[in-house]
Amino acid sequence: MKEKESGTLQTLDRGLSTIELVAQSSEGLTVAAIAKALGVHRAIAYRIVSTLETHAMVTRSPDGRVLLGIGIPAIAGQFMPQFRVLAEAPLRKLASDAAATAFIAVAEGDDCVAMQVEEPPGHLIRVGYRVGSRHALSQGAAGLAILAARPPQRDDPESVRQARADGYSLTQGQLQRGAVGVAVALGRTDNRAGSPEFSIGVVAMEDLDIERAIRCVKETVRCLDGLMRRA
Amino acid sequence: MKEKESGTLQTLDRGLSTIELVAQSSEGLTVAAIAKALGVHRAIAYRIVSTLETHAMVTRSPDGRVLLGIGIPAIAGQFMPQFRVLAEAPLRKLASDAAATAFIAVAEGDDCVAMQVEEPPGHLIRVGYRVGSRHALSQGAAGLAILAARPPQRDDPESVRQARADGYSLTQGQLQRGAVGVAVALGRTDNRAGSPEFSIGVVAMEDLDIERAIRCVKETVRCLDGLMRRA
DNA sequence: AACATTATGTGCGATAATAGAGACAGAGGA
DNA sequence: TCCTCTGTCTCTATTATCGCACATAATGTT
Repeated sequence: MKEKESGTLQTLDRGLSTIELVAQSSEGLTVAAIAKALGVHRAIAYRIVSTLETHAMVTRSPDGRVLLGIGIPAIAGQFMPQFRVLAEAPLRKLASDAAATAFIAVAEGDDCVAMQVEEPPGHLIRVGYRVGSRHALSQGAAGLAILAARPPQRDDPESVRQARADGYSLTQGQLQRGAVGVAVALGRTDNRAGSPEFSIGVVAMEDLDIERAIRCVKETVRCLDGLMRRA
Repeated sequence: MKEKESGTLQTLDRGLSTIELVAQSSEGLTVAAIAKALGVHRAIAYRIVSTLETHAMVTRSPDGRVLLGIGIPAIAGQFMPQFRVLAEAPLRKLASDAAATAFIAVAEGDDCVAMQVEEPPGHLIRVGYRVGSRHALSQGAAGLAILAARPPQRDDPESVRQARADGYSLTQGQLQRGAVGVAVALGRTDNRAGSPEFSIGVVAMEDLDIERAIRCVKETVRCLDGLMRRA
């Protein structure tokens, strides 16, 4: 049946599974449905839901269905700052290795926002990329990488198709004259709706060693994916 | 000690507390610190963290500290759609009671975005408010209500101070000529960084019964707060 | 309307999972 | 070197969990 991993707690495991189940349902689940999905007795599901409720991880709609609670976004709001901490070292390494300004960008609506930037040491002239700056997803390597990571659309522009085929996006002068950008999307393929879409990459002047940069960026993606995965 | 609520699961409770602890820490916690905070043996904390890890609720940084994992935002992405479901009925009631277009708006950066709109039944002429439309937080009742709910700032404009003092925001013609808007912020005072900021309100033509609208909006806020709370 | 049927929520013992403690090996740090 | 901290393992008493059964509410059917 279930290969129960050693050293894990059954009750907590079920509780977390419940949160995931509720999250995946679009309109909430009844307690009975949760019990069935978990393969446990209804009474157990009630206790699980009660406990989740006291932590505001779920709420119950007036008709009894279980929905995600306000505690979820409250916790999620802290994810980004912590992700920064985790990403700082690899990003700094990337900047150093590729000798270029390294960044992590995140999709926000139809925009692409620079979330974190590390500049390479020892270069007096460097390409700036301000944290918080936004531009259209369809412009610049960072946004293209994110678009390319999404499932193919009928009306994808050539630049997105290209990036998808290559496994990286490469733009020259799209956001700034004389700047070259390389980026790769970060994150899993199981892109359930709503999970944030990141890309990671570098920008530099035209003297960027592109081959090397691509290698470095991909390496960093592997590294960060590994840090997040560890499942 | 702790008033242990009956019908809740200790193990799950501790696991959720652990998530909250980790979320509140800015740079992650060691397992030992978690154990101490929970008042349990280290071995227990390890088991809890292991279980959370298998669900990607937390990750471990290379130096061993526990950070929020990628599973958190993945789940959080589903919060908004579910919140809509929950809010639909009260919002519809608000539109009907106040005889005006009711909305829920959410802060996104410095913008205010209309998240959900319900129009009153039986009115041929009504003020439209498109879902997804954005404007500055500082403009319009919806945004002002959110700003007023934040801790007071030195440079708050008069409109924000006014709204904070009144307990609601009221604007006339700010976003559209001849339109009147009333809004109240939704949500708790314990506004831990990162939790989304909502406001709820109505817009109508100048013939709006403002007193009545304020009452209806506040009533709806109480209703929704109750739906989310249930802690 | 009265009934049948299904769903929801809550006590109560038997059982099995967890708590808790101690011990141990390895990795750094002082 | 010693000391501290981490991560893992084993073991048993405890107690929290499980599943059953009952009470209640909501629904649908004749």
